[in-house]
Amino acid sequence: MNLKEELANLIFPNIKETIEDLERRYPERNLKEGAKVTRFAPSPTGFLHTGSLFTSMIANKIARDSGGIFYTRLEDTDTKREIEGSDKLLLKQLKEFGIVPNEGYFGDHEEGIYGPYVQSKRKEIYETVIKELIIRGDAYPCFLTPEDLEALREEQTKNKEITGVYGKYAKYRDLDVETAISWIKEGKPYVIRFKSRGNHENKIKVHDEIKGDLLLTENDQDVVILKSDGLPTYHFAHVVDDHFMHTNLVTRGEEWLASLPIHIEMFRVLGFKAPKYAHLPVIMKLDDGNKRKLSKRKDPEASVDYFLSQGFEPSSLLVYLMTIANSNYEEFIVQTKDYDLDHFKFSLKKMSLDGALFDNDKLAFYAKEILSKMKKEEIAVKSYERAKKFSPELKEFIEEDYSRYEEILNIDREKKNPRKDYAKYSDIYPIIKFFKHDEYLNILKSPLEFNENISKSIIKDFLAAYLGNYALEADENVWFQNVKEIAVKFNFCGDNKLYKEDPGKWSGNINDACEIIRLAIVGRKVTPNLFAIMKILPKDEIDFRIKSTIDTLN
RNA sequence: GCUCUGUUGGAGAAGCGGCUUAACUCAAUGCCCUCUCAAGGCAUCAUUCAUGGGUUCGAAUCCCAUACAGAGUACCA
Repeated sequence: MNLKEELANLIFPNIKETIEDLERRYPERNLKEGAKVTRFAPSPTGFLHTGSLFTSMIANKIARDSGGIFYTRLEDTDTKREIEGSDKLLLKQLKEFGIVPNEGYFGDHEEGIYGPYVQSKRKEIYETVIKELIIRGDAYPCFLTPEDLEALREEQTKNKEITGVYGKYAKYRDLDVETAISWIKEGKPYVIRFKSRGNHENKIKVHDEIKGDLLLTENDQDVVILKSDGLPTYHFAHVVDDHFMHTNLVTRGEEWLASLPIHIEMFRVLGFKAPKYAHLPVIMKLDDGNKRKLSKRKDPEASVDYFLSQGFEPSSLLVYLMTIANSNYEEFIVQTKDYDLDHFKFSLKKMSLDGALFDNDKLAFYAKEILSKMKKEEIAVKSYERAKKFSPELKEFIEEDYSRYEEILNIDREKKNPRKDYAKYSDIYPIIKFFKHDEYLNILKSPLEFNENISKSIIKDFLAAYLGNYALEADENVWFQNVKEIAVKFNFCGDNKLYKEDPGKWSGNINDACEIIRLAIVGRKVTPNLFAIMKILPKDEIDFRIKSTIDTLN
């Protein structure tokens, strides 16, 4: 046994397998030509970030479109930042957006033969690879302390050099193995670093599926691959996991682009075939005139939880995100009126190179668009489900009379250009609550804002004449003619053009007459179609409301 | 500081050497329609593609410099 083997055995006494064994354990996936294997690999450090949703939506889409696999992997190697329970939450929220992996970590269980899909459970796999790397001389124990590193950085900064552990600064890379062995036996703390053969004077050509051919600086840093807590760093875990899980397209945030040379070098040294990469732009936000990454601390939109609790239909966020991902998706929508993401052909090549500003207005536009296109049955069910969790008042309202609720939602819905009152489910109740008797009583507590140019007595008499005489049996036209006939008796003008010629001649125009009825029945000046509302309200309720209004005028 | 990567209207962007008087979408504004609102229809909104040079008969498109922005620079991911 040579010294390097001795060192490797000292560090990993329990590891008996080799990389070759692992290759046999995790054979090539049997997929059709062109099938993409993608993944979403979150860290359990909080709720789902909007950027993560964006990334996973794309990864999922690519895998599905190509007949491949989309899987999830938990990257829980940072025990300090880990937040209890966030792993389950992440997967649950992903599911609410209809993103369900084909295999991997599901929050409560794992599926698939390439597991474990939780990094903390893959220790022996990393150790197996590192052990071999040590034997080959491509990795070594490093005894630099945090203080040493600090001092080194300071010196390098002072000398305007590139900071880090590389070249002559990689103090322990060529330490003789015997010394290393004895130090480890003494219990000296250490990490394992990858021994880079690169030179930062060299440029390497890399290809990114979005950004195209790129010239990056070759890596020469001896990065840490195994931390002193025995867990791997991201860089190493990425290389090992994506290799043995046979990811062939890595989709990740742009912030990883800078470390791509490290990954490429590791894949090469290990003799693994590197996957393709797509570094996705990061969603930004304007702050004081400067663009910056959406921040969970500063921006509510950074958390997917915000959209869910606000009551956005999950698919509408997805549609919006897809318009950022591929702006030609908007043209697709205009042409097809089809909001089903499955029908759209996504292309990495069409992605923008830099991060888009999150646009709440545009989200609202698509959100309204999508809710307005839903069948009344669907929006009723979905809003009811949400109300059960977030809105006790709406829940109660719905349960009073479910079919009435559907009818209310259906006002001006079943036509080519439906109303767009709601951007989110939480917009529903405030708009429709006036249907409730008690809510109407509430509204009446403050005076109704009748047009001050019309005398109270005219309003009162007009309402009294209208009371009980609604003409709701036939269509809207008949209803309106009826309103007009009665209004004309009180000197309201039935013809707007005529009214405009000399407003002084009239009590008001027909709009004013309608406003009086609207205020009496709904209590607001702005409502959906009055005829439709009156059709839904019981006749005695309408009677009650008109009488009550007349009473307030006395 | 250093290393990368970007920069087309208020926002998302198309365009990738002549077909561009810069598409399309959101926002904004105005008009029309109209019982209010929403929706819808119509129209307006970049003489110019960060700036300055260059190449070319011709540049948003190619080259160079500058400016600005973003990312990375951890025993975090």
